[in-house]
Amino acid sequence: MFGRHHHHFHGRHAFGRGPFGFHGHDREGFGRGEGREGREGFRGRGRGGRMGRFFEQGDLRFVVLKLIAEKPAHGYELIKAVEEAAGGAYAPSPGVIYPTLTLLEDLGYVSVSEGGGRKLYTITPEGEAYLADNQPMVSGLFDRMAQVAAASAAFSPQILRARENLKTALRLKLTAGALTAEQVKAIADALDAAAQAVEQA
DNA sequence: GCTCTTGTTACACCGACTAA
DNA sequence: TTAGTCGGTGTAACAAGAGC
Repeated sequence: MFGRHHHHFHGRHAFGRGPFGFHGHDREGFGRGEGREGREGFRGRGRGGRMGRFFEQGDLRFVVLKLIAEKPAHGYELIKAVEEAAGGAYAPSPGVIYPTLTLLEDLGYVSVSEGGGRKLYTITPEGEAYLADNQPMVSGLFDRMAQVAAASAAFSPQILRARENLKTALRLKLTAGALTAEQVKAIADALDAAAQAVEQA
């Protein structure tokens, strides 16, 4: 029943290791509905770009636990709740959320009730005590997410649209077939020019 | 029957750690 | 210092159930 992720969590239970880097993925293929469209053109698995980690190691469990404490929820709801808390700048993937929930259950911090084919996670007294013990850290995490949410709100729809246009055009060009040396140079020059223009804006 | 939602798993990538 | 290993995190794929 337990997959590799579960094993990982029990393998090295180190807290606070690893880098902290902002991460905001583009949510391609995140939701099931979107995923069916978003996967077009993709072959293979795990090809998504990784730009760093939003949470430090072990931080996500505090966020999840806090959200469950506020309102019992199932996995998908928690993904959306985290995304909302981060202003859409970050949304944990299912491959992160479910092992985390399993870990919290194993630790006795949440209890699970099955109903309608879903698992509803509810915080336990142990979980509440754990949250209380780590209150400063939890507050800090939510403050940080609020900052990220505020920062992401600064991106105008115009910029986001233009960025998506660029990505789409580039992808179509690169997947259309082998490019000539001239085409490669022209594309590279255009990208360099755009980068310079952005820097000077 | 189709679509959407939810849960799970496989696999790839990245960074930290560790031994040589 | 460097290469190998390990663990965490990400996306993609898939299955099952619910609602239409």
